[in-house]
Amino acid sequence: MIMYDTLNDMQKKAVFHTEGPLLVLAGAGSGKTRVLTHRVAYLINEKNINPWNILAITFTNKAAGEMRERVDKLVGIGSEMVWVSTFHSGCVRILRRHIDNIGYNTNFTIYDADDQKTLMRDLCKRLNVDTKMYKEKMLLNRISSFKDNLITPQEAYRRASGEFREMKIADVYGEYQEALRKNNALDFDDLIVKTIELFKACSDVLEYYQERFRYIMVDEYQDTNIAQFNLVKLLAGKYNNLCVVGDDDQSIYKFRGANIENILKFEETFKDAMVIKLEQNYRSTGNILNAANEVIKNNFGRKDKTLWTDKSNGNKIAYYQLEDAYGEAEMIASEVSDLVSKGIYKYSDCACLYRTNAQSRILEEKFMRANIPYKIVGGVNFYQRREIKDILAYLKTVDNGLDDLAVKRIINIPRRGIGATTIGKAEAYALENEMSFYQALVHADSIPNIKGAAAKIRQFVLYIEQLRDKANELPVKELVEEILDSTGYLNDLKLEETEDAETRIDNINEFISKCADYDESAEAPSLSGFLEEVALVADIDSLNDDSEYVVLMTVHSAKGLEFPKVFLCGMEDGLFPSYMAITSDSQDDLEEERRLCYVAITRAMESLTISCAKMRMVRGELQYGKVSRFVKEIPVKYLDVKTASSRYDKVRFGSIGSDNSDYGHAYARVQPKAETVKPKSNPMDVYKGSNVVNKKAGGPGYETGDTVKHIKFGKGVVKSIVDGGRDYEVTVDFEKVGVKKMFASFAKLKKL
DNA sequence: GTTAGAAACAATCCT
DNA sequence: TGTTTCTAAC
Repeated sequence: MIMYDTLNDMQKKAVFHTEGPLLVLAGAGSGKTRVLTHRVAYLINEKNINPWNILAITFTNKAAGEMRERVDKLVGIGSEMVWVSTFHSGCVRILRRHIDNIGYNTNFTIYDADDQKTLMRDLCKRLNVDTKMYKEKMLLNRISSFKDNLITPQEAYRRASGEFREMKIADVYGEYQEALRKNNALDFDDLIVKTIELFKACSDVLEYYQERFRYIMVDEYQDTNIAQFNLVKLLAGKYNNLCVVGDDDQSIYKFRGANIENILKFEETFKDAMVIKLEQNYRSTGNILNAANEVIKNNFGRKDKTLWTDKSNGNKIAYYQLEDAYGEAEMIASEVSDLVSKGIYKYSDCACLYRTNAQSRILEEKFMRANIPYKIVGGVNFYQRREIKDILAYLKTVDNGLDDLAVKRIINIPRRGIGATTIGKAEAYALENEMSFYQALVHADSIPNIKGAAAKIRQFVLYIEQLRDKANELPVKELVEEILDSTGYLNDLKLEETEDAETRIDNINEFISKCADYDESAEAPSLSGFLEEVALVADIDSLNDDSEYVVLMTVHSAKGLEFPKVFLCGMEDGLFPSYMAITSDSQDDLEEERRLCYVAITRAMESLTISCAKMRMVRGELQYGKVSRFVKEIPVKYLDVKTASSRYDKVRFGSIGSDNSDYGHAYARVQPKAETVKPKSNPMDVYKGSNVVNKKAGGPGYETGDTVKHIKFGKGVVKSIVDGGRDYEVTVDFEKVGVKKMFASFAKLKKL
């Protein structure tokens, strides 16, 4: 029993309560992972529960891996029998065994966002859906949210209740599902939905897993959607030993279907549920925690709780307002350098958090210049790069001939002289004869009007068949090398001799070593197994603790992590909280942003720096943001308002701020208004390299007082035009949106 | 059938 | 601003 003494009373209570439903409301940094792992250990060591009967579910592979590691340490022998996995990978594992019961083949492919989009595009073309009216992305979003809420195409159609647009969307949904089934493919949401469908269709399969998973634990429960909730409910249906751990204040995934009611109404759904609150925070110093509490208490409808700590107050939260995003990035880079050179922190102690991925670019630029090792999490996933997707498409074609998308992707890569026309004919033939695209290729000779292309197709089919033979004998790594070699893919890249090709080659080499890793570490390596692993990795999974770099990522990605030093940047209204949330008519959206801010602040253990910029380029338009309302919710007593030294605050754009009198609170105004500042003589500071903007000679084509039209903002009157050196800076008073400043060459204003 | 360059478009966040 | 899609010329 000794090892449980390190737990506090509430934690112990949660660990020892093993029978029946249990809700653990675990505030940020309150040791919930410790509770979960100790609970597993307690079940095994003290209650003699067979590890085989325990299931622990998380959301990311990284979290699952960490849990596994910690359980292994606590329990020792037998712990490997505990089933620890994410929702998605757990479902895949189940579906690979039983999905043939509901009309799929067990070697199904998993489609990522790109694949979905391609499929949808083809579908819309085939069905003559006007993609101006019904955008592919919109359709996919709607379908995804139907699935999150377990709404079938039939049900969606019923709910449309005669409304034309809704009926059309439901139609497309149905067709999309049919197309997936034909391709023997599942999208991400299907992994959950189809598992539920399987359980409902086959009671014996459900019973098997109910019997197996006598004790179920779910981490980050506030992130579950209705589908996941139902899945858990089904699994726990027999023994009812369900322990969920979560924090309603950290619910930040509404956009992907998370249903906060799952946690708020847990006690209603599961009668006689025990509820335990963990309110002692072990992570952050006092000032940081207090600031977080002050922010989150502005939300309504929370479960009542207040985090406390017995740590000292620590340092105040540093707060900077900079001129622009470049200044902000310079400030952060230079602070990091200082901290590291003084030996206060290591690079890996520091994280830089932001609201949107787009913000990473400037940070990256400044970090690179300052020679700071960094890693950006998120953005373009490794597995979404073109060259990697090409190789994967080959592997998928070899593995599952029914995956039309994969076949179409590579049929002409490298060039085999099989173009769009031929592909179209083969497609039509496949459709007519109800066969897969690949099967149509096999019957190339019967396809009408393709003339010479038939021979080329025959060659391609032959090549794929050869690869299939090899796939049975070769490990994945060698198969990949064979493909790269025999297609000449790698060679073609080498001949290019461009920088772009270099990075692609690097990526391919990295991919090859990932294949080798898989071949070595997997229990029973197979091509299907490899493709599955690849489909389910998230970017965050690749973070490892002992590498020496600063991590740059979105606040969403940072959930569940902690860092001694955190920089939280871009704290401006319109960015954080996002423009979407501010303009939304639902108060909920703003509350979700506030929870996100709470998550951000509570990532910091010892030191937090918050920053914002007065102006920022957003998609080529200069925007002026006020200090985030969330920053204003933090009482000044917790803040250390820094006056940015001039090195971060070069004035770059001529006279700025003349009519923007309100930049936020008084203490936020760290710089005198720059009305009188002359345009900087060296604008190359900002517009360097190829980013040179061409200013029109003689003037922008309109004058002060003219009425002009902007594509988005509509009509307005020109208030002033300032020659900013490289470009004209135009101030316009728009009828609808008020005064905006913009650069003439980006704004494309039309004189009326 | 392929390619480069122009035009159009884009509004978080992610397993 | 960066990225994707369209168009025209090879």
